[in-house]
Amino acid sequence: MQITRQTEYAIKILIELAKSPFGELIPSKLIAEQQDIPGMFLQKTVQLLSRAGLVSTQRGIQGGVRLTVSADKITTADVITAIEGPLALNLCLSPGYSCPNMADCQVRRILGRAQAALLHELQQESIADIVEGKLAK
Amino acid sequence: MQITRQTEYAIKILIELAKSPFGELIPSKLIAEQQDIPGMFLQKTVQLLSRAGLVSTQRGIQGGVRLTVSADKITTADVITAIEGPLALNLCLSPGYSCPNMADCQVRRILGRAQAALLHELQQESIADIVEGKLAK
DNA sequence: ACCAAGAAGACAAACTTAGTCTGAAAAGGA
DNA sequence: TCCTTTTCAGACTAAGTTTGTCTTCTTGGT
Ligand code: SF4
Ligand code: SF4
Repeated sequence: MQITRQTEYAIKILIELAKSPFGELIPSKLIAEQQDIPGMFLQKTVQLLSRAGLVSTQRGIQGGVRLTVSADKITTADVITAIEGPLALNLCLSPGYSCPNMADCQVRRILGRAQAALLHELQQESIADIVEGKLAK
Repeated sequence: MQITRQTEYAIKILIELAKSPFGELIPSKLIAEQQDIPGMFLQKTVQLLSRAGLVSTQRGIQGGVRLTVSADKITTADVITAIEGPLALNLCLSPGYSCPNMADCQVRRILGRAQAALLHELQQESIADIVEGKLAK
């Protein structure tokens, strides 16, 4: 019932990118230092974010990572989905899984409600909000 | 980001118990058959519920498991806590963990909010509600 | 050509989960 | 008392997941 270390890294990466002007290229090595993330692992994480379309990368000298979506459009839910796949509180709540009881299972329904509540909150929270510290409602 | 198989078993166990009159002893073997849970594993799960005070057990012939708390007082949150320990969406949100950044970490705060939302929903949902099918709000 | 990045994937160590096995202990009945 | 049924406890194992590392390749700029 936890997000993975990698997901937290991903959030931090996006935060770090959001601190610079939109679209600026930041070398991953620099992010690694700033946020204290193992270098190679960070790169893998960046790739996942890249495949999810949240960032794009540039190779070669002066290369790096940059946001492709403005920070206020990226929600915590998006990040979790990009790294861990669709949010699912139970097997049967993840797409493509099938359980014989699925149709009328009360357990599934109740977990589905909890998941919806969680998802709703996660979708409220953008990276920009985190950077700007808009937390106390 | 999922509940464990064991936690789902635990919910099912409590549902099964809640179907009978309050306080009735049900042998674990019967629960195992009804809910299709591996016998030995079910027993370990019952023990966790027992230690959490949600059920009590009786050994020997005619022994079994019984609720000690009425089903409408047991929430999904209680069950998860009993099996997995306190709900924590991230390391630093679980009691006893300390991270140097904890004091002013924005990531932590935002995850804390999400966790609170989830917890709130889970605390609304009782075992009795599940059994009686009070799901559509 | 050369160098500074990222891309890709194989690999591995550590941890977690799910489940089994074995033996002990309790409760009740013959 | 002895036997059966049931839970209790813990060691054990197999499989899967997480969190990395290592190596090699590709790309882009100078
Ligand atoms: S039994 Fe219900 S909760 Fe469990 S996996 Fe099947 S549908 Fe989901
Ligand atoms: S850095 Fe922030 S979110 Fe991550 S563990 Fe520390 S306090 Fe928690």
